[in-house]
Amino acid sequence: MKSVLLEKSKKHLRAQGGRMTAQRRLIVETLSSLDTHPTAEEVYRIAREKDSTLHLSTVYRTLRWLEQEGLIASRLFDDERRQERFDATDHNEHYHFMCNSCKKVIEFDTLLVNTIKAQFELHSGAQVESGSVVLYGTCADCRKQIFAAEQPD
Amino acid sequence: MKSVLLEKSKKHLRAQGGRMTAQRRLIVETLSSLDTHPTAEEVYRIAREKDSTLHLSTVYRTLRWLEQEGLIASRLFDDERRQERFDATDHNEHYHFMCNSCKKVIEFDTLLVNTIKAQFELHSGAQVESGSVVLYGTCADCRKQIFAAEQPD
DNA sequence: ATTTGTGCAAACACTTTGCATTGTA
DNA sequence: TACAATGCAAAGTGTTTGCACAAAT
Repeated sequence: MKSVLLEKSKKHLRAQGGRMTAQRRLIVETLSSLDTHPTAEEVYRIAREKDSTLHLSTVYRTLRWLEQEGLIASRLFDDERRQERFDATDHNEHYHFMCNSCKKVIEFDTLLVNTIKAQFELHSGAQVESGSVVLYGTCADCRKQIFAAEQPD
Repeated sequence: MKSVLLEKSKKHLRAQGGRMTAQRRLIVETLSSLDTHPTAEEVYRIAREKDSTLHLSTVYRTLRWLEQEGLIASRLFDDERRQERFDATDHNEHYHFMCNSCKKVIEFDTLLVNTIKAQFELHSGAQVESGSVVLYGTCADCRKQIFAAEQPD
């Protein structure tokens, strides 16, 4: 159960005279044990099962630090205006689908975004540095459930 | 200075027994006079020049109503976590570029998003209902300025 | 005359911050 | 031992809501 994120965090901490505390370890391990895109609250709730003295502000501070270090990313989805989700994925640019019904986030990749960027640059004279794509809809699982619920017997 | 949005608003109000108040008219006119994607605060600030008794909560209520009616859309951009921007554009799905330096929002269109959607659907079994694309970078104007600043004389 | 909409102030939800204390290096 | 990090509580920020009053139909 060794985590790439944990190792990277240690390295970054060492490089800047930071300290690897029990809380940071717990938060990082919790985050990398989840393959979802959890909110700070979700990380907090799960981590607290192992250390009930952990405080939400520590979770925020740690997530924010990880973000600044470029080790995780934070994202907002349209239907959750207030609440950020944290993305521990270590591969670089990728895109997201969010299920309107179960709120699951699925990552995907496509080369077409590069084409979109190039087209826009050509058109506008702008220089594009990054891009975000979020698709919304109903995931396969939820479609199945909905279908099952619609069938009489 | 007649506004399509105002006409539509009137129609929707009529259809549901709502009332066209001075405030609603002012907010709608302010919004459609701007070709930017203003925040609620920006709408409020500008509208208040014409009616200093207008209250921010009324602006929110009106914007929210317009959104529910499908007459405007609200969006969040990555670098403005908390604050929504409102988009009075009346053509349907379109995409955005935001300049990292002047925060200007430029709309654009592309057919490639449909391909991305179709690819993802095929792949995942999900059904995609909508999609958002936001590119970030430096707009043509800002690039020019930066270039000029870099030249010696 | 109704009954919707507004101003206002207070509540909300998520996130951040200040400070005394704890714990790592 | 020094000083970074935590717990806690309080503040902050953008947005929403309840209610008494005002105004549109």
